[in-house]
Amino acid sequence: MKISVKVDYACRVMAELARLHGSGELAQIEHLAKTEAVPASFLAQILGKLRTHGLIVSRRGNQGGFTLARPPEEISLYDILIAVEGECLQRSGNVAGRSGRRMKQVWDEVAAALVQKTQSYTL
Amino acid sequence: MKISVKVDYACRVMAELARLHGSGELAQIEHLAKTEAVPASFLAQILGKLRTHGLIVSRRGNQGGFTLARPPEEISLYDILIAVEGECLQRSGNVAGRSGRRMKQVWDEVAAALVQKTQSYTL
DNA sequence: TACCTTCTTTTTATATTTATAAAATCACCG
DNA sequence: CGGTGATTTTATAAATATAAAAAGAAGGTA
Repeated sequence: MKISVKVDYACRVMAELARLHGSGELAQIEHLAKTEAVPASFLAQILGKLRTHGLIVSRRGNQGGFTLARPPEEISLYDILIAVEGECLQRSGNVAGRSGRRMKQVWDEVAAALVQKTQSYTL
Repeated sequence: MKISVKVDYACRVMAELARLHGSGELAQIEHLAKTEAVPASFLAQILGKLRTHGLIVSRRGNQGGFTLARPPEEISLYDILIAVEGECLQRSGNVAGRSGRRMKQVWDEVAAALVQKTQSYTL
């Protein structure tokens, strides 16, 4: 039950993209890596996820780069979490044992609370 | 950001101990492992943590075993989480980059919400 | 005391995930 | 075309999670 640095990186980079949003300029990996202190090669993979999930758009070639796909207010912490990790709070799915079923129920409720909280934060 | 099976195991076993609580009987590892479908050897380690954190008490020798250290209503999901994982929602502590500091702040708030939620569940 | 039961601690092993790096490839623009 | 920068793929080191087993300590019993 911990926050991976990958997610943290993703959020930081998205925050930087939000800051740049509106200027019309595209941000390049190199720039993002530097201003948010993220390894560039790792960042390439993270940006890939954000892109395939429709949070950012990219353009290749000269003067290429990344920018948000929608206004910052429409992108939540939850969206980033889902894009990078697939789920907000994932459990093993194991419901064996006498209390297995009940515990799954509890975890689902905790997860729901977390979803709500993360959705309330926007870029 | 996921729930380890270790924590899930711990909760299930604690639930079983809560069920047995009041009868005055001690539960043995073998019994707990079977009724909650947890590997016995792994369980030994988990019970060790729960014990050193004062959530359960044990007795060795013939007719030995484990029982809750306090009434079930006084043991929360949060207590179990702390005993087994050390923290509820841990982040890397890395606050580098332009948005690092702000993100830490956000994570702290999310963590606080999670603490509150997990404390509301009791055995 | 000898012995058996059950917890306790430590060690070891393996599998999976995480974090990172590098290289090859592909697409766009001038 | 040629160069720039995104995209994909592959590799790998390190950390973590999970599991098993063995040696050790404590308590009860005959």
